[in-house]
Amino acid sequence: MLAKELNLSVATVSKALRDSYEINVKTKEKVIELARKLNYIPNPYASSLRRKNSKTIAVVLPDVADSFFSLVVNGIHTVAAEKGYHALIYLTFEDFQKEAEILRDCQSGRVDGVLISVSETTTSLQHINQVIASDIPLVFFDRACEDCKVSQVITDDFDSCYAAAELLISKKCKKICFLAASSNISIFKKREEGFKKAMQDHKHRLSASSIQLCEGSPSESMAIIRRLLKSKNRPDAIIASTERLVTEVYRVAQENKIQIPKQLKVISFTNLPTADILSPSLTTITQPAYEMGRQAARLLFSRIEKPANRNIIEKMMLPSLIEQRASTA
Amino acid sequence: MLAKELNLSVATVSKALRDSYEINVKTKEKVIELARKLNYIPNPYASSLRRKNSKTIAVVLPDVADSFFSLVVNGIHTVAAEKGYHALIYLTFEDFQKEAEILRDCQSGRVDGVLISVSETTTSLQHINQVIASDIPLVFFDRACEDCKVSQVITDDFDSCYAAAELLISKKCKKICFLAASSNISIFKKREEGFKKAMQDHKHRLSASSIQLCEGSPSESMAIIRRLLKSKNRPDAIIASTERLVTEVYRVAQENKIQIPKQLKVISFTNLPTADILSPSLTTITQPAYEMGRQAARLLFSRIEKPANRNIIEKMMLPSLIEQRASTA
DNA sequence: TTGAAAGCGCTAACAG
DNA sequence: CTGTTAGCGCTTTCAA
Repeated sequence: MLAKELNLSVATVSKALRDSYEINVKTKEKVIELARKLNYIPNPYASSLRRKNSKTIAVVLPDVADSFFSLVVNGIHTVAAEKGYHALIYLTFEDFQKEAEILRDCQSGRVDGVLISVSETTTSLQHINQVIASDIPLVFFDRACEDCKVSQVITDDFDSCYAAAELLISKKCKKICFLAASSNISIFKKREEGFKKAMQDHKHRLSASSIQLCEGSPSESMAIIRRLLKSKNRPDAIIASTERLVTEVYRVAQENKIQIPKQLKVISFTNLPTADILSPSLTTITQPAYEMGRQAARLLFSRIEKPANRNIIEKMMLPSLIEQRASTA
Repeated sequence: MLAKELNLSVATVSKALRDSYEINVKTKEKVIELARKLNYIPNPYASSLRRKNSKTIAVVLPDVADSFFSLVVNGIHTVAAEKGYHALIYLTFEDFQKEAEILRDCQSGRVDGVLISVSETTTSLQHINQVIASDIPLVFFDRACEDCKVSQVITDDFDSCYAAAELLISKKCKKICFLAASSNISIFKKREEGFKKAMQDHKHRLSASSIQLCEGSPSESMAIIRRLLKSKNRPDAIIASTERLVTEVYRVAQENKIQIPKQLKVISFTNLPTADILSPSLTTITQPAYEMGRQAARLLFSRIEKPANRNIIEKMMLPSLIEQRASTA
């Protein structure tokens, strides 16, 4: 350490810099001043190595070019910054393989904990359970795995979708279609169930085409939506279970001159900042993304900081907000 | 290292794991197998400490909840992953102070290089020059500082804005207004200059209200836009120099029943995925965000990997694309 | 082909 | 209050 020009030991300097109570005030001042003059910045990796913690967390998610996830990231970053932690963002691009590699890397000591929203192609849970087994705190946000014994922050997926369906039913829609995003993510399943339950409770028939699974590439889902909206048995309402589907519904409706909301009412889960200025403005189920990020980070830090908390499994459910706009008028 | 159950030295194991030529093939196999069985994952920080590089880069930007920046991040991540590097995302939230702290931290050995798009409130360049002085490669993307002697990847801001103005002029607009986003970021200045030049070249008068500076909070810019659109001398066309301003133009137009494009034509710099389904669809100047991320990362890695390249200053300019839609019909 | 030893920069434990 | 020593987990000579 260069700050030994003061004829002090590295230990003293180290303590002075971290404002230890056992160092003379005068000495501290001298050290701090010289450190600034020399632009000395401690190496965090050396510190990590010694202290066996990294003061950084991993945030593993499918994609950041998504209004929901990007807001979550903001929330996480905010809490992390307050806590003096770094947040390492890992993008899976919905690829299970990549996700597994990332979680593997998370066990290297690089991070003290991980926040994750799983990819759509994630089938096995082994990579996640391995992290947990390594005693590295892990918390799910939004796309959680039910079968993992860890904490999670999700929204009221069932209820909000139930309410969305009821809203459409109250508008006299007869053929409501639910666009499912993935067959193996629990929150999407819950959304689907909320939809089904509302349909049943209101004695609406569920046909084979009431639920359309739109997995895969944008062009694949586009094709499915196109087929759906051009069929003679076209639905009169759509609930999109995720943002990436709703833009395509709008495009297909536009290209086929299907009028929203007159011929087709639309509701979507989304945090698009432009929902209110779309043509027509879109009725949304808006998740409290930023807050979810904050809460997930909080849960994680409480486990990182207090190992005793690691066994307690908290399932936090935040309410989404339905904002009615022209697409369901 | 636990893999000493094989009666091998740590040195041998280390070499075997990194597939060194000086290790017996048989030994390598044994080591690798046991490593897998024991789920051994090397500690990257120990490695960093010893090798004096971190295999990670910093990405410093204002906000990730922005369609442009989030795409850039995707591009950067993709290249970083190919190169086996980690990308640490730092968010400044347009705060100069925070940006300075972050760049300070970048000199700790935590990262091998930094990619940055400066915040709107960044006035001094000292924090950036300090990074450069520490011989840590730094590359700007989009919001670059002209006065720093380093490489950058930007778009043809002057030209694209010139073209946007010409487009509006060709549509017979008489009172075109440019919404400026920041007074001290060079790309915004260039956009403004492109606008001014087009106006001059076409003999359009530039009045005091031709350029409106919309700095500060969303509500502040909203107020400015509201005042602008309600004035008796209301413009008949607007060029928004950044995405966050255009959504507000749309809202204000809507709340005041100003018809776009009939009474007001609008063009904006933006990468919003919903530009085509807005009401009305928006004419955009779209920057090649993903590609900018890729290129900036490439420039950075070439400097990280070859110190000889560090002195060469490359200014890469990528073309934006003007997509004409209903807002300028 | 393998191993012993040194050391990256820091902090914790313990003496002084 | 300050310093000495040891060692975090790895890689790199250099020697065997």
